[in-house]
Amino acid sequence: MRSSWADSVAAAEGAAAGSSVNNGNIGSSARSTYVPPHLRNRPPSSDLPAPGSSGSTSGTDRSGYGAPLGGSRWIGARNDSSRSGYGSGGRGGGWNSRSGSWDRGRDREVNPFGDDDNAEQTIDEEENTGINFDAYEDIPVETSGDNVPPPVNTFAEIDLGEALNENIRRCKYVKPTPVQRHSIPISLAGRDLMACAQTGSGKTAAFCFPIISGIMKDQFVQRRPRGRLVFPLALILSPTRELSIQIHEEARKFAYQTGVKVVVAYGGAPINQQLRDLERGVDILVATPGRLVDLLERARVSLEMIKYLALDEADRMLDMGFEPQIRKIVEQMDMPPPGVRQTMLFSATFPKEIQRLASDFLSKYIFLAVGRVGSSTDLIVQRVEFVHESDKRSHLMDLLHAQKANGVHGKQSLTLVFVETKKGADALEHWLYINGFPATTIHGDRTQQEREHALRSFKSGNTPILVATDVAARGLDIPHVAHVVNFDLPNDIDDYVHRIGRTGRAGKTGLATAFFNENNASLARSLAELMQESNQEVPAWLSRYSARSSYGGGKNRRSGGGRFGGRDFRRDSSFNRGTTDYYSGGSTGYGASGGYSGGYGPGVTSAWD
DNA sequence: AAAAAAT
Repeated sequence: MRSSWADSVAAAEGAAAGSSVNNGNIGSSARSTYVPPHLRNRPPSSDLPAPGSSGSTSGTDRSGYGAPLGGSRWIGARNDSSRSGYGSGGRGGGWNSRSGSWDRGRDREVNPFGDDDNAEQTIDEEENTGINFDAYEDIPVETSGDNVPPPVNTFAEIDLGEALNENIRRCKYVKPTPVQRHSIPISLAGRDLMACAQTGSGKTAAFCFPIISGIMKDQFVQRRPRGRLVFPLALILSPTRELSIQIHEEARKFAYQTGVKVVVAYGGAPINQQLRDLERGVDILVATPGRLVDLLERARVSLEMIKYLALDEADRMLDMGFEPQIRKIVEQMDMPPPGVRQTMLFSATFPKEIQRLASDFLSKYIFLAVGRVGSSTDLIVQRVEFVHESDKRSHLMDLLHAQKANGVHGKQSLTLVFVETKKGADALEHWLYINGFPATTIHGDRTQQEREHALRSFKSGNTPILVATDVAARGLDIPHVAHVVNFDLPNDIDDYVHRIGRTGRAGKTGLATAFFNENNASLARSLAELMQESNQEVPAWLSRYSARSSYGGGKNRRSGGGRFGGRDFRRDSSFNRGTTDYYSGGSTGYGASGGYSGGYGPGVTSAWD
């Protein structure tokens, strides 16, 4: 259902009871002023530039029933002085029709870049040089599925729209990362996607760009709220609150001045502000599962109009702890089914069993794997040291002292210490603190306020040591983490991959040290393999350990023997024997149809095997 | 066994 401009105005008037109708729907001159009905469907008058092409009367085009724009498919962002001179100039004007007038009472959009007008140059100049692309040359890529759209080499090749291009420029993204080069064309083509790409390689943008551009381009008219029930067009789920916050912050930058509204909802924080944010209008909802379920049950959010579903850290979202909640959200509420909506799953790791679960959510999807085994491999120097349980603290102390002595030039370098338990985190933090190391901690027993404060304090270098449980293992992008210490190793090699991925991001180098002892025997083999694949020096004692502890591949063995970070489970006979022809199409690089034909079955090496 | 995620 599409709502007309008039409907929107009426709704706003009703709800806002005579208050002003805010916003650029009417052109900037009308912002925050009441517009009499007889003037409402007029094209904006004086202060908007002439539309880029003839005949486009963006004022009336907006008015409803999704009439295509006369001139450009792109509804330009609000004309704004800060956009001067970039690209082909602001054509169009005004907002696209999704941002209906029930979006009332919001002041001018806050600039998420914090660089009002032309202060850009001075911000973070030397440290925000963006991604080190040389680090990503010659990265192995595997795609499979029907008719995979070819990758692109530049953002310019992709029709993302002017406003988004401007934001990409402001983010100082010069060219797409490998995962972006491949996944964005796939998503823009409307295809479902399961993507496996290294930590720190730009996955957030990879799913945000197509969503934002799609919402702008396709002119979905957002459904007007029914009472206080709102209808987002895109849903992005993530496994931790802090990750949702981070995705929201990034997405807001990408969506700046596009008219696409991004709202975040997560637990542990007062729900009222989140409800107010939702009432102001939402196109993209970023959420953690629990709070979203709450919102759905309160009938404050409907998934009926969802066009895009993205799961970040998708394998985590579908593991034992989360799967029921995710199924509820995706399958048992009012979300459109696969094939109607577009679904994108992203993670650095993707175990085959989880791929099988995930395939329930997808329709004729493309599998994409970029890079090796999750980690940024060569960029992270991995060390493993044999440390008895009782020696861990003093050993950590030695590391920290050495680091201090080495003297870090420039920005304070940060150390992230992973432990197994929440209590252990508190205990270690306290111990570090009384020993003169400024540390803080983040884990699930702390209040949300404490968690966010800890993260800020760490990021700012105020507390350069952060002791964390796995709540911080995935997705968090913390610049200047020079060292990740696995004080307690995780039980699962994939968790190790995510943890060490907190360093060595965006093409920068990092160090990861693990304390290994007899309690970690079950991890020995997969750890040794992972390190070998990443060209790391594997200590002889670890190799001996792994030889000893291996009887045929336990739970931690990567199926297929590890190596390359992801393989499409549809190509693995043990996962689809005799059943559905999951993998029926052609594939890039693998030619023939039908399973893993062409000699690329398990055990056969290819360039990146 | 642990961690995370709603109140």
